[in-house]
Amino acid sequence: MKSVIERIRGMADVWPAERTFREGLITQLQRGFAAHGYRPIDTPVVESTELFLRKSGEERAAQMYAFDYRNRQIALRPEFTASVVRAFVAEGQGRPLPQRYAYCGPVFRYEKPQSGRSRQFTEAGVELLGARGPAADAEVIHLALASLEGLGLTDCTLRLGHLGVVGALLASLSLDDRVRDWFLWSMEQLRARGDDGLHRNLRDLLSAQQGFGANGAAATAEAGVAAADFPDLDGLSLDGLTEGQARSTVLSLLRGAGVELGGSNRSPEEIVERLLVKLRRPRVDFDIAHALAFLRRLIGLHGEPTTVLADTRALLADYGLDDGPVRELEEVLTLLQAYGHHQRIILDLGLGRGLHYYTGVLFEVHTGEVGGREAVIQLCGGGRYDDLAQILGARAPIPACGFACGVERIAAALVARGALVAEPAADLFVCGAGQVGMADLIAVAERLRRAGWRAELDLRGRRLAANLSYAERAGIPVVVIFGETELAAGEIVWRDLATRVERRYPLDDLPQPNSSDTSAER
RNA sequence: GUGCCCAUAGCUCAAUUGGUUAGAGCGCCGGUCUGUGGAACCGGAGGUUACGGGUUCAAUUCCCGUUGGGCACCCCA
Repeated sequence: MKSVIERIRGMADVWPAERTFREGLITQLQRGFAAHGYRPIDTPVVESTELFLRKSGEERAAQMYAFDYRNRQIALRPEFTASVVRAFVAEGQGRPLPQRYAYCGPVFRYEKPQSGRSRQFTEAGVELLGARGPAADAEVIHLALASLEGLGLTDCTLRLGHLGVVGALLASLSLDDRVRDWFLWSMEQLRARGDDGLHRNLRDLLSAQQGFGANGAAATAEAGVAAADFPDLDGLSLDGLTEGQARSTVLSLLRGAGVELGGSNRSPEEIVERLLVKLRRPRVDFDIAHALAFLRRLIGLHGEPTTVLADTRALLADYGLDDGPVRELEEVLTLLQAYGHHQRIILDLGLGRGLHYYTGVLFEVHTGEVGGREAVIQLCGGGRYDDLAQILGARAPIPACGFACGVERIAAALVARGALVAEPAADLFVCGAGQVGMADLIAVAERLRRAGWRAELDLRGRRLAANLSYAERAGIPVVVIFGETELAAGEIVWRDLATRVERRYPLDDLPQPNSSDTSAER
């Protein structure tokens, strides 16, 4: 035997039992989507790499299956949202709003495989284009929760956040729109690693940039900019940097934040120029310190909704900011109650979700208790992305939100809760006995199939005993025997393997699926 | 991207601490049994010991690399 060709790392073969189980699961999800007016859409598995770079986080960009093919930059889709919005921009802009789309299919992310994570997995989800406000957000969140509930996953936890809080602050600081992304990213860093993590990250950036410029005349000057000279982020300043250093510092920060500089109609040089002008204004140091202090408080706001809402309102009041996001969250919570949801809900204003296209309400759904001992798996994620359509070329702003869930993870959660994954088997096994030709057997099998049965035909010409044994082991409940006697009489023998009862039926009057005189009903 | 564990027949595991031709159970296929299945008995197929190097008279066994699998971190569905 030749050496075996191995499966590509992170990819999975899905065997019939699992495959059938998933199919049922997906059908049920799609039925729920359809019940709310979401119609199925398919988009290509491959897209222009740029589609996913325009507004994705650094993390996402790094884990993309992207390659050059005949001078084109191609990527396997890492998600559906950008593709659906691209399709909408291309052909859907004339249609009545809102547009509701549902999708399901494989996506690809180059991550390290482990339990609940492979490099190809199946996302099912919806996008709601052209509707803003809590009612739209609540509909999408409801769909996520109801989908899981309908499948029997009732012990989920909803984690709900809102990027508008940090957005309100940033707007008040009159910083460039593009700096916003860097702060959102900082929020994630702060939340994940605390101040230390953020400082370390900044030092990494600065020292990496030192190595970068080490070949020019500026290298000696840069040697003075040791990482240790930036002990505190609040002291971030461009003072004492040469023009070139300042320029590359800003570039590094932006790139670190995953900001795509090529996606605008301004050149990277122009963008950096504008940023430098703003950063050099005397207020800027103060603004950044201000913003980071705000962020530190913000990421502390997570937990039980009523408490967190009050605390958030207080924070906004302290900074003289509008409490619009809090009112939205309140309304969303009210509407979720109207939908009849009673899942555990945690508000988390520090939620950032890596993807940089979110703009408002955003959420995740996890199994089990968050913070409890049980391993918590994220099943769904989504939120509001009001800017994406225009970033992808829509001629008007299109408010939008959506969510996606991981089919494999849901299946695993169901199995962990005792769901049965049954081996799919045919209803009938058709075999001969004695001297009966294959043509006659085929005729019988085809008659049974036309009657609605899933019938498997004996192709090995085995002994009857061997065939009975095979059907038994394959999980086929009934064996139809067509031998010389039956050929002469124009009937079949219908043998129920479980009860060992045999009945005879004329070929002209075969049993129907779901009729009460057979024991092999579906 | 970082760290840890693992790899012998389809499956579960052996192989006397480096020593003949790598074995067993289960499973699969066939026969005993040319029209009746969960049994028994008999036989058969199936391995470049994941792959590639190295050490050695000799490697499944020791070392390195690669690939694949598992787990945690990071991040996410």
